[in-house]
Amino acid sequence: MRLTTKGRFAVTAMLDIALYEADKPVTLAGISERQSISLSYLEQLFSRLRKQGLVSSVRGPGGGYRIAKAHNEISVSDIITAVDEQIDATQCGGNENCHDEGRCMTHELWASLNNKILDYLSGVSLADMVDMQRKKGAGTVVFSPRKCGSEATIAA
Amino acid sequence: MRLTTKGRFAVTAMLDIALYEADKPVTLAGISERQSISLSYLEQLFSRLRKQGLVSSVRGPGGGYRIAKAHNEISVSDIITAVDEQIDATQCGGNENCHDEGRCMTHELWASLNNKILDYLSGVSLADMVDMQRKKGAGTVVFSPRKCGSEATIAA
DNA sequence: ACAATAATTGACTAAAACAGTAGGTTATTA
DNA sequence: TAATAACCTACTGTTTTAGTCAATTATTGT
Repeated sequence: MRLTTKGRFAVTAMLDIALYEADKPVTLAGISERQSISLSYLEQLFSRLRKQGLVSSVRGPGGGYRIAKAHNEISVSDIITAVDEQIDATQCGGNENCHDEGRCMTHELWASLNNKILDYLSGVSLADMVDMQRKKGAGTVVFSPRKCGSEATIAA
Repeated sequence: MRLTTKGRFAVTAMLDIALYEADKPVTLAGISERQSISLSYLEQLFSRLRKQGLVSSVRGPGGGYRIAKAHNEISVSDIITAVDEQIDATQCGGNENCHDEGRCMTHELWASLNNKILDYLSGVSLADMVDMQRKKGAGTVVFSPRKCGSEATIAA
């Protein structure tokens, strides 16, 4: 799997919908304003999220996006893998040094790390995040995805 | 923290030294050949590794690099943070939405994930990796860092 | 019917990071 | 003194990131 700010944006946007959708669906323009994410960039992200069945869309005035599943059935890893497609395909492709019996030894390290990350992120659901936010938010829902927290890019 | 193929290369190279150093230090040219990593690229990586005190160098003929500490005192996360400098500095810098009381809520998610990753990687030492490799290697030490295993890039 | 709204699509772009090259300088040894 | 090998700086091509821009399609209220 693969996670950058793209994934963070997607998670933040999904959380925004989960918090703000009630009677009406949530517009990308609204998310864009609240979360300071470019509208066009959101459009790209939601194209993927919709194709993966994580959100449903309603066109026209009063339209917008809704979360398509129960909040506890969508994990953070679902969201991330939806927007950050794996180019994972090249499993030791074209490399004669890494075959069945002689697997590169770092292989196991990274594979193992990858599982750890997946385990963690698939254990956190949208419902969990909504709960967390509601509990501490106390009225003021303030979060922004950019330049917040330590940057990291892990390849495993 | 931040981990890409650069980090993988560094870990692989360090492991190569750990496996091959005996009486003489290990040359970058040797690592380059065995692990198919560009010599100049290795030079860049080892400049960092040396400055962080993970390896010591010997110049001139018969020279090369040695691991500067006990193998069980160097963790994978040490190696990775040595070569992949954090641009982490901008902790919510210049963003009025993310302050002390109103920390962005995804913040905690990513911070938490980051800790999970760090925990894991700091728990694996160079000695562990040498052991693993010696046990299964059975004579043929074959590993290569590139195109081996699933690609992933995680930012937390 | 018509204008406003909002999703949907596709192509294009500046900046950064990644991975690597090239060419040189300095210290050490045989 | 010649070979070795670390050390250093600058440059380069490719990919990814994080957008922008412009157009189209569907829906709703008037």
